[in-house]
Amino acid sequence: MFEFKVIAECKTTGARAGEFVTPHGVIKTPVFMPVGTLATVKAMSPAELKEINSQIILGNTYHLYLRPGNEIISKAGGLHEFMNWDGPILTDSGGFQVFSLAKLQKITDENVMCRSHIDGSQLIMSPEWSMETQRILGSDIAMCFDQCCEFPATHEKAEEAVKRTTLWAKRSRNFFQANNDSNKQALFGIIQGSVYEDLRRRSAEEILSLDFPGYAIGGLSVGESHEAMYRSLDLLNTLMPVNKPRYLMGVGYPLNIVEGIARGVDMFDCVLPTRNGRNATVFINSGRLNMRGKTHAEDFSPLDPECDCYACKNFTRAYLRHLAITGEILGARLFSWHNLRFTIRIAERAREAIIAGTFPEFLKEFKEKFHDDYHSDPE
RNA sequence: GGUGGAAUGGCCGAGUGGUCAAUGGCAACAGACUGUAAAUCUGUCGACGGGAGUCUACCAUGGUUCAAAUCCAUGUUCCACCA
Repeated sequence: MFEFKVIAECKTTGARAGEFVTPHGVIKTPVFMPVGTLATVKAMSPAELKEINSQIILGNTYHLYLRPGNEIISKAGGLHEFMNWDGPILTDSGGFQVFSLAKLQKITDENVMCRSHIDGSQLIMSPEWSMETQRILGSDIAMCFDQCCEFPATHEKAEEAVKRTTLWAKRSRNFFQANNDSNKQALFGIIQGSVYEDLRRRSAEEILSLDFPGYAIGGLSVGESHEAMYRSLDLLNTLMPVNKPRYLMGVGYPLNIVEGIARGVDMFDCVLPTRNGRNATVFINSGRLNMRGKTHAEDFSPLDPECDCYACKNFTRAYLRHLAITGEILGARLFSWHNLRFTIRIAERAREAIIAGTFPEFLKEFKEKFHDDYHSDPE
């Protein structure tokens, strides 16, 4: 179980195609994993997720701990049963919430004293708490409880997060080994270090020494420039073991995905496709479109003629724009549907190209076609 | 026919002598969104001008006043109640 096999490698970039064996199926990489924080990929049913070839989805430890809570998940027979998803699930540890809900808490090496964002009640998050909750969730892949630091962060702050992440990784692993079933669940380590090369090296060294079945890159896509992100990925590509899956956490912007794949990343997850979908922004091969825009009011062509999704095959831009303007639920659904399919297909196309030996061409073409000035700040 | 009330920017609706080109909300338009406190948030929103500013504006006309969306008169339209 949890064997990772590289089946093809690009000769000129770091891209690789692989297979990762989990209890709920084999994941073909590179892969994009839709985020389903609260036991649902917002606006999408499990059947629809299958239809667009979602191989694996995410759930969130912190959010599911608060609602519905461990007891109900446990009675349901785990997260798979509860939400009726029979494919692989990866659960985030709650580490990201230490970052995104930072105002609500006090962090020490021991734990995170936190207030629920829902009712303000006190709760304590720790590596042990996270492992226990993820055990109950029964995800295929659990993540170490880490500390993601904000950007920009001073070297001192970033170093503190690296130290704490290593400390917590050891505690996560120890608790996991003692209590969780490593045949049913894999625990991935997370490398931090912000945009500092020395800290990335140090974090990688410390986390890799703990020998996890897979490794994640955390602390990126938090506001740093794309160049800074790529520099970190270039470095980590030289440090991370070849025979273990590499997961770039929180990345889903199309160009970041293809550039990430080119730097040896196998797994991605992001809320961008669904969140932007709900807010009527879509990604297509030629770039990014705000579908609320008046320019689409009388455009009776498909959203993306090259896309095979339900929205693109059945509706016009004019109609989709109308749904966006009127705030109809179907609009949120169709845009999410399209964005997820588009993003998943990026990984699929990359994989095909890697296997065919044409990844460099694919990368070049994708970048030439995709026009957007998102995060184009020179640094 | 009588009595009372109301008319404000695309719509709804505050404002009852100067700080009002006029609060809010909606609509419209534009922007943001990267391990989800997000079907959310931000900006613009009379015209012209880069701006200082200028002009046109709170039903109409006339008036009071240094000054009127705000006060007075008349008219018009609408609403309510009584005949």
